[in-house]
Amino acid sequence: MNVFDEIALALTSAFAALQQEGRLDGALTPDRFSVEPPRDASHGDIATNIAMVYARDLAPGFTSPRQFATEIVTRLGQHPLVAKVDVAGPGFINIRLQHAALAGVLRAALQQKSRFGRPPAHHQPVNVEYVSANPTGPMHVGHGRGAVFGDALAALLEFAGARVTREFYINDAGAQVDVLARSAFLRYREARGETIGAIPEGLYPGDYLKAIGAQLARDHGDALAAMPEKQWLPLVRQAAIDAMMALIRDDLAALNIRHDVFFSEASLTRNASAADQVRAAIDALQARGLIYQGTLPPPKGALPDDWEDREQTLFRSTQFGDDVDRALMKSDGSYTYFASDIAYHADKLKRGFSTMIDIWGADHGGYVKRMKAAVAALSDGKGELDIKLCQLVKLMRDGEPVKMSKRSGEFVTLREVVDEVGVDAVRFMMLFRKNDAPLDFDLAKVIEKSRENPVFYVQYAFARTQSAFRQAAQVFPDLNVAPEALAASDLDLVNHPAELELLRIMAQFPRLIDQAARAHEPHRVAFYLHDLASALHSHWTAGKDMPHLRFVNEENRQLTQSRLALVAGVAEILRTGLALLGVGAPDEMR
RNA sequence: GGCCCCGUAGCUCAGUGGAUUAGAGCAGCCGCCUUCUAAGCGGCAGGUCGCAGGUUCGAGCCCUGCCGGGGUCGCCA
Repeated sequence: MNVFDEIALALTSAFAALQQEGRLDGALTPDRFSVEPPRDASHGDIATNIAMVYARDLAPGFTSPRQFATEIVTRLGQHPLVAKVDVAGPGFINIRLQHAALAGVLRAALQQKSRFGRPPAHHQPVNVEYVSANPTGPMHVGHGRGAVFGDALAALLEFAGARVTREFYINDAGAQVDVLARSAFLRYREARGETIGAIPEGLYPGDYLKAIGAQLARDHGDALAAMPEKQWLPLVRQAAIDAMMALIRDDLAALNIRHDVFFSEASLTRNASAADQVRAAIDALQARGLIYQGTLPPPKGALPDDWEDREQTLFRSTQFGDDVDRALMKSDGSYTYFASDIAYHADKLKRGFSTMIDIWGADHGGYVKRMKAAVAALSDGKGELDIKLCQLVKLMRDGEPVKMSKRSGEFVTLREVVDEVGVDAVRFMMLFRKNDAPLDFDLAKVIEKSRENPVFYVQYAFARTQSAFRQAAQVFPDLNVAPEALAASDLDLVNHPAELELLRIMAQFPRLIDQAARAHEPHRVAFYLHDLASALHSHWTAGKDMPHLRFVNEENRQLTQSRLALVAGVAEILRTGLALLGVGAPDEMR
């Protein structure tokens, strides 16, 4: 039950009535107005700007937004959810809901439980691609942010009714996995007793490759050492990639993240049984006249050392808003990463995903335009690709930056952070910031048990709701607190201003879900939960000063049950919201 | 130099279908524990929403330019 949608519906029919009466341009569609909680609570529960938005489209002699608003108000006054309607300011319509409307929200929350807030399912297929790290080492904290963001976004979209596929693109085709293979080979020699000394510049120095070296030594004995590189490289490469992917999956599992599809970049060309999909994608663009042989102007900044003016295979991405056309073939004749990525997205389109979301690190921002251009070209403008960039994570401890050096191979891994502070803290903090804003992650702060730590603050609110039930069980051992019984209790008794405030915030949950899902912004859920938790804490403390406000009233069994209904409703939303973020809702914090 | 992101209270940040008096936390000051977890709550103070124009009846939000910070800049991924 979304009261905002209900009111919007009523406004739409008022709008249509005015059109029928010829007082409003009949060609208009009522899709530009807003129905939202007013900034100032004294303005009521819901405000709309409909009269102001359409004021200029009124029939002659009927032109003032306020006058228009008055017309709508008379029609809205009859609506069963509406208690009071006012015209304010330049033509705002402020609506106060019937108590029964708010009670209805609570009842719906109790009845629908974990489904409360869900819009009607639309079953649109959506592909969310996230993580997509090079399989060359353990995940670091920056990867973790993209991983958590993607996972929460996928859950949010699923909740909002989409059919979501969670996808991981394995970058197992470029030069970097060859470097990985050479690094692993070195560890193999080491494992067989050779002294390898310092890891040469350009190879991965991390200790995590020692295990692979040892495994290779066990599996192949001396055989690899006797081969020329050309022969051992593919063997070692595949073994190393498999081991790295196992490592990465493990890191993800530690964060409760799972993917439906792991898509190998190499499979686009190396899969012997399939045709070369990259070639096919380029051909598809060729058929649209979007491929040509040409030269590009040199880049504006510092010229690369090995720059040479060269004719190459280019995609006309500029026809779709990119700044320059983009190369698809390297000078050695192999495909560029971009070419593979075009084929990959062509594959997603072929699998029926007209809506795609890619989660990338902010350092790939320069790549966005060309990828969108490619999808527009491949789908003839029908495919929709949204690319969310996650900014850097700066690890802190008590306000001091944690030193990290990737070059030496000694960097703080995602796994280390998860092991230190726990899944809930990592996930919540990663989501308690807009994705395109940099994030300071303080290892000390996120495990603090204080209001300064939002993870704790929200979980504590949930724990308090459960505490109220434990308390109630002491006082009224036989009180029926099943959701159905609570939904059937007398909700008119939930009428104190502080209680109504909680109901109003609850009523906003369905709208919040809708907007967060549309905007692809799971952080809104985290902030909403913080607000709801705040209202709960506030009301809870009020019960300390004014015992008659407590949820559990020893002298009034019926009142207690009604108030427990409120508590249960809040708890239900907290639980649902936390679940969307992948964060636990503990019954107690002790 | 081009492109992208960011610039809101002393600090860290919310605020996208433009709108009625711009919000929260921290830090500062003043308060609240014999009773549902004070691991919490209330109050005070604090802002030319980077600057300048523009569109609009109305701009933190849209457009242009500038300033400041970050990212990125044929074949890396």
